[in-house]
Amino acid sequence: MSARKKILDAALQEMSAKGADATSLRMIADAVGIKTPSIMYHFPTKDALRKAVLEEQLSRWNDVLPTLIMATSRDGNGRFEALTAELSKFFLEEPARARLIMRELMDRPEEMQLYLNRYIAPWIQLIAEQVQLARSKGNVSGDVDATAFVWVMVTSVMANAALAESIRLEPIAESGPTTQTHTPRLTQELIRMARSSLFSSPLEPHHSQKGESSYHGKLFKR
Amino acid sequence: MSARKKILDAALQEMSAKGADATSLRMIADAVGIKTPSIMYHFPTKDALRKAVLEEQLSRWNDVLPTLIMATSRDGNGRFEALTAELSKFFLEEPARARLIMRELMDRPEEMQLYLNRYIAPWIQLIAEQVQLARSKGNVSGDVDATAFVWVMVTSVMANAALAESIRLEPIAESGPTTQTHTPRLTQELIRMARSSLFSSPLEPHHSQKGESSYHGKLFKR
DNA sequence: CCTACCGATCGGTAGG
DNA sequence: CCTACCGATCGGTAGG
Repeated sequence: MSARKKILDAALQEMSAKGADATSLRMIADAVGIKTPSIMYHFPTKDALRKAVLEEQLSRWNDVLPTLIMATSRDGNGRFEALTAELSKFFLEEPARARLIMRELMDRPEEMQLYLNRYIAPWIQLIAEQVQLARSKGNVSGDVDATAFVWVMVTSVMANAALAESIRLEPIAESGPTTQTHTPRLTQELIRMARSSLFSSPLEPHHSQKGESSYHGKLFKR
Repeated sequence: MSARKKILDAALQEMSAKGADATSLRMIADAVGIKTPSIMYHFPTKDALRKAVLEEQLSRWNDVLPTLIMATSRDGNGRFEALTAELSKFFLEEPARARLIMRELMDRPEEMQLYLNRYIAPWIQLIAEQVQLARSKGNVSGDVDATAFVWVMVTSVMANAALAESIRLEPIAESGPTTQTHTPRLTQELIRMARSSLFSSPLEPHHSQKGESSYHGKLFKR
């Protein structure tokens, strides 16, 4: 593996664990087994290294994109469930990825706007259009905000992966043989929610009982 | 306002913006209008200040707890929608709160385990029991994992609030008069999802079409 | 609450 | 890729 790649990998781990601004070049150099000036040969500044790490991870969206588009454009009821499942796989296979992106979104919101627009927003819109299409066909509840739905699922799955090490629920003792590589409970529930929250015409009408529905209006009056 | 409180407030803002480890005492001192040694008079170390800020925010859960318990123990269909709405209010009224907790969960997972167990886990379990009760009455879908559901909603609402400044969707041009203080779209959708994802017996059966359901098994085999 | 100061560590450079 | 070194900033202390 090239020295550059080794540095990128170590930087991803360190920066995702403590945040880029709280990670020193020395920590990264130690992890690789070199001295800090050697890092400067491959990357002109610390900030350039941070950006390289970030852009490498963001560009990985392209790996899941085909699967994602294919799954959601296909017909059938499981397709938006598949969206959440694939998304979970993408983040859980490298938890440092989820943490890094979450951190950068909080550390540098303005800079991340640009990256979101370039790497992520376009295909979120594409998938949202699939949801919208299903909605117009009546396969999906009419009060779903398609674009907001996809964004919520992405951020929720990402946050879930980022916090996976901090929030651990014990697996439920279930009947049947032990499944070795089990999907974590939070992820499993998130996938279930994605599916069931899209179903059209739920049993209860939207405005259910007198005056106790619709918190939207009275919520933020303070 | 006491000097101590001024320091705590400034520290919350700075630490939530850049992370505690990337925030210097000088940044906090400047925000308050004092010098760094003056901070050390009120807090013995930087770490003690960080813990004081964190514990102050975590203890605020007690403010919403009564409302939360009351809303979810009440009967009616809007109660779990109310859970999400109240939770959103709690985090959105002070976005720094959501960011700080998200960051600490990533920075110091082991330390946060203790705080979660002390401040949050008990009443999450309490609300989960309400969901479980509604489930056994048939008011809530049978395949809901009650505990996981509440945790997912808490983390999702928190992440949504933490990223509110980075991810902005334009409000949808809707009929009717302009609502001045509108609930953001992502939050609105999150509330809708909480409600609709709990409904029992959705139109489609769980295992819908031949072989394309249940991603749980085949998801993580790689 | 301040000034003055401490050793340690930071990102980065010079020169090889 | 290294050693040697730079000025700046870090958390924290002494003393008032």
